[in-house]
Amino acid sequence: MKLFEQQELQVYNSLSKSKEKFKPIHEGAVGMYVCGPTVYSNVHMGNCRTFLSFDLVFRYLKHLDYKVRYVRNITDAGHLENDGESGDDPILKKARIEKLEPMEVVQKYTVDFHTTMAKFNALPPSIEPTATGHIIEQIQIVSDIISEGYAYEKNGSVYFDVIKFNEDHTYGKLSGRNLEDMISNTRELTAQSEKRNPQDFALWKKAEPQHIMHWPSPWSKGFPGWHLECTAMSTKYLGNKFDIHGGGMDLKFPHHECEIAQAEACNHESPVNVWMHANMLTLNGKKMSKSTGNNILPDELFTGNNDILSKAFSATVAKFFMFQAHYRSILDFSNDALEASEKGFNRLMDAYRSLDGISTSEKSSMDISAWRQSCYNAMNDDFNSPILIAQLFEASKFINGLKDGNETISEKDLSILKTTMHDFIFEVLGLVDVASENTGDGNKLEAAITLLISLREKARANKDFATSDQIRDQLLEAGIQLKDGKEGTTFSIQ
RNA sequence: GGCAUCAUGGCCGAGUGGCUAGGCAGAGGUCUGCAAAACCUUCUACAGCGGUUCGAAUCCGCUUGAUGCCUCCA
Repeated sequence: MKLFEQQELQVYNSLSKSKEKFKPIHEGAVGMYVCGPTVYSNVHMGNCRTFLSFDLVFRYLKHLDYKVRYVRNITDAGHLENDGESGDDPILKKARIEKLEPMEVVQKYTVDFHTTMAKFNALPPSIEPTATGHIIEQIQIVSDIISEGYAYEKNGSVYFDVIKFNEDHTYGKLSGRNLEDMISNTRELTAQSEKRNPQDFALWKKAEPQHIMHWPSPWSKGFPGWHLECTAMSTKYLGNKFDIHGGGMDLKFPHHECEIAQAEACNHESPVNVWMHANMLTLNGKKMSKSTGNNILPDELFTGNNDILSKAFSATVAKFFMFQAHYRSILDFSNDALEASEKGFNRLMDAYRSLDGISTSEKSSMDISAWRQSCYNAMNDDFNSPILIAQLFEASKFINGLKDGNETISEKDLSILKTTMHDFIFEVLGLVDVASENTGDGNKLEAAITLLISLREKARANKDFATSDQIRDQLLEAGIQLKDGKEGTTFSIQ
């Protein structure tokens, strides 16, 4: 029996604004598309939060035994900073600044993105298509939309006719906007726009002479509109209708709204069952952003080389911090919050590691099966990782009680406890036990510390506290903490 | 200006009608040669004002404040 048959997953759908029972179109298989980064600069922590949120979704779906096809694109064709004629393409801009070929810019930051995601122990998606690799598919969609009568050409550019579309469809249903309001509230001053009305958006843009990334098309030598690539790549790899489409909250409008319009215009059906939006990571109470500079980069976090934090934090601690908040809540990035998370994370890892030394009894003093289900209940409730983590801390408390002999556990329950802790910490949350990783040649280090512990025991027996305290304090300075318990001394590496 | 979201204890952050988050920090205790760790106890809050209800942090209204989107953005 597959796990998903035993667990009822509820997912919040941005489209219906409510939690819905998750039921994939094809039983046992899930198609998920997530809008990836535009690769014209290093991804910052805010970008990472979104991708880690969906990594959690991916991991949990897989854990539930779903076969998941996870498609996350790379936007490697730049898009104009404003929809007018004077817009700038960030990739071209960056290429000028760094004196690189545009595709060199793209390559450089794609590699950075992959490296960063690997540091966060995020799983690679099943397919990672690029916009420039799907120009033909995008041109085809533009043709289809024109044939359907929802787009028009002007001077070699093609625009989506939102008003026409809205006559027999609903534009704005995802973001809760209505077209009449939008039109009446427009303070549009761009008089010489080619668009019939300001709500229209570009499907194809004719390239200006200085625009060096361009492709031939029936309308002009040009480049595709921003919203088109996601429609092309999601439907190509997942079909005209698929289960989950995710992305950052800031993409809800206009990007995802336009994706819906494009897909409905040419495929006559709504493309996505469940729309998921991950909320923003803020810094100083404001959204992290590439353009405003209000951001912190992953490497600045890992090295401690930044003005925001008092010290360096590991990728896994940063991830743990983010998962202590729900993916749909705004989360503010701060030193205090990270420090608190780091301490909590270390405590959780200590408890997990001490599972190996637990001895069993006849009966358990905690209902392990009920606890295990409560972990699933947390994740089943729209991937509520903070509740899951709270449950892991409940288990930690129990494990510590076992260690101190205040609690008991049966052999069978211990096995369930170990498996469940392992699955949720490492498989679902995708955390990494940094301390044990640091001791790759851990046996040697462990032998050395064990020796020091026994020397300290001898000193203590002889009441030579100067020596015993020196061993304890100097090890602590080196980041190794000795812990005296009833069963003897153990240690943990910070 | 329009649309939307949010406001929880010292800090971070769950929770959506009656029962409980959790982490960090603080206080007291057990343990210890002294500590640390661990354990136990404790501090018990829901922006303000009204309304609905037997009962509201949770529903409704208003006020205040903050944020996001409306232009590239995770």
